[in-house]
Amino acid sequence: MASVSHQPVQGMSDIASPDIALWQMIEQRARGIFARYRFSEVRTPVLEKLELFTHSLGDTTDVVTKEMYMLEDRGGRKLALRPEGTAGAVRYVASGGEESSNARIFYMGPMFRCERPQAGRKRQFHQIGVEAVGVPNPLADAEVIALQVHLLSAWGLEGAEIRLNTIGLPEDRAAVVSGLREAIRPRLHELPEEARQRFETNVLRLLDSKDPEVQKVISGVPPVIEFMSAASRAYLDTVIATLRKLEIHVEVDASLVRGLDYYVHTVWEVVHGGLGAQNALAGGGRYRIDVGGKRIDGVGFAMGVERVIAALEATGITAAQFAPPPPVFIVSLGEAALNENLLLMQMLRQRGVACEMELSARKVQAQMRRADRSGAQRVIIRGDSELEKGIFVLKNMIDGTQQEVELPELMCALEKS
RNA sequence: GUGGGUGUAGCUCAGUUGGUUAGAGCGCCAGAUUGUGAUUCUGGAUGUCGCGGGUUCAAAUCCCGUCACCCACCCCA
Repeated sequence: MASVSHQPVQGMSDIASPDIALWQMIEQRARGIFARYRFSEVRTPVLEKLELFTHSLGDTTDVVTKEMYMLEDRGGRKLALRPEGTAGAVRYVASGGEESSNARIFYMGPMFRCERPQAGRKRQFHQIGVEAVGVPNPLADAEVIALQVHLLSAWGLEGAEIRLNTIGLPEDRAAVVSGLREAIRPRLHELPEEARQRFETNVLRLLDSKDPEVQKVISGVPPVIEFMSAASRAYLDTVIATLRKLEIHVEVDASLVRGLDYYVHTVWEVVHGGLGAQNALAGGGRYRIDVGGKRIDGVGFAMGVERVIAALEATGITAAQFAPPPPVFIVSLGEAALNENLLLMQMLRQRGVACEMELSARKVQAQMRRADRSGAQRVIIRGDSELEKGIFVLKNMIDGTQQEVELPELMCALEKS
């Protein structure tokens, strides 16, 4: 049989020890915070009907047109691997009847986008997200942002900054687009060709362009909020005022735009300096999605776990700090002791002690070396003479001392540590 | 999708204008120490030179293709 490549597919990778310790810390602390804010977990399928995403994210967005993994199943049904979590979560909420009108849910899991990989961008990546469903209420937006800040601090992440803006309601859109076009038109000739096309297709996207030529023109344009209705402006003002009351610092950024069509009112992203070109570690906002004949209003965010990890590592936090506690290692001398120690290990494990041993009668030296490498701070040594006397040698690997103990004493020493 | 860089031992990497048997450090295994690790000394094993094809008397080295990784554009978490 021909050998098969051991490489995973492009842009996807195995996540395992020792890195996994950081993932587990992040997920575990997130669950703790979510419980305090009264959000409950939902695990939606990774595979959804294609139209769920084309309808909710927008069928002209880049995520849908260029980045989605699409496939047909054996019955010819058009499906897609989820590129984000909100659509599936909202579909779940829409299926849930009246009590779901105030659903507060969170999710964590893999998402898929078929883009060219680079720093902070994998084809399978992982998000932790929350959705608070309910009619637009600026206090809800502020609460969700507070939750996000709480998460960042629970993880010990320093140096993150929140940028906030509003994109108004769909009713504001026409005024915003024409207002922006009017403001830019006199300097249209200064823009590169590509940007001039975007002027026609999606002016809003010009606002967050990285092109310095474009930025020069954009810097002279009034903030989008100036073109919005009084109500939309008031909504943003209330969000900002509430955050101030909660002592949450945000940077209001008039150039912030989101790439998905479902956003209304408040949008924000969390950026971090330690990340390279993909410097957003989370994105969020209020949305309005029609699914299954229902209109779902909500506010939520998604955090990119890989990016959170990159930011943590940039600030000096490593997986090693969250490595599992050291085990007890059992060294056996001779076949008889090997078999007895198997029983001992089983008993220790049942009493909650993490332990491991060499499962063959290797030389003591080799077993001690392995014990050292396992990180064990205590080693139990038992051979024929110990078996005869009914005792155990308990060695402290840190100071090298050892003592002979009987079973009750041994259990006592190991269980309390 | 576009562009730049990289792929040699488990890991980090060296490898001359193409030249004979492909190297180092770390790690691993063993011995010194027939019942004691992390230190030291001695010895040992590493390998489809990413994969496939081509040029050549001769390819890790040059050419083409391909796969993957890194970085940026684009986009986004």
